[in-house]
Amino acid sequence: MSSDKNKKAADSPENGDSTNQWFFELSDYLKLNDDDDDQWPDDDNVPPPLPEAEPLFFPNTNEVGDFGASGSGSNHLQGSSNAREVSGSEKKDVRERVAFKTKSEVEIIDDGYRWRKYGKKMVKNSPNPRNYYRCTVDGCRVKKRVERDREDPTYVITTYEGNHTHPTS
DNA sequence: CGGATTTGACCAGCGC
DNA sequence: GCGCTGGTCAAATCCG
Repeated sequence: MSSDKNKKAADSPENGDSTNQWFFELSDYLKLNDDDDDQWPDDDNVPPPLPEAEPLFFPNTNEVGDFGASGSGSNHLQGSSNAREVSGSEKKDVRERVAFKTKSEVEIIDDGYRWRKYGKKMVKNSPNPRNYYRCTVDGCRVKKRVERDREDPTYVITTYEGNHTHPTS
């Protein structure tokens, strides 16, 4: 129990560079995106996932596809981009949804933005709770969902919903 | 003092 | 029609 709290000391993204290299890669990628291209373009364009990551499709039913089954060691980090699809013909709220699977011991991944936790829920498909974060910037309605992998607690699945309309600052 | 975090309760949508 | 799950909001609390 005592060590449980100590682990928090290393919840800094920059700290986990020795073990969480994949995680670090994600952070680096986000930072590059912000520094090289100010930020994600308009909502018309979806932030391209990792160049090496393959956009996976979310079955939209429950599990995250082959995320957990891909524990072969080849794909450490994967991203999924999927806009809200409506069975009808038109969609009003075409909020882009991007999901990333990162290997990290902590769920607090610093991507350059400030997030405020606004809810926690226990999902049935996962023995771990799901955390809901929201951008603290006024005017930015970007939401983030963070949950641990069901079969690989060492993996964290982060789902971004929406696009930031402001610099990381 | 301000901001962030926490937990619980409420609501909405969907399935059966 | 009822039950269940997921998602969001609000109030209270704690930390810096």
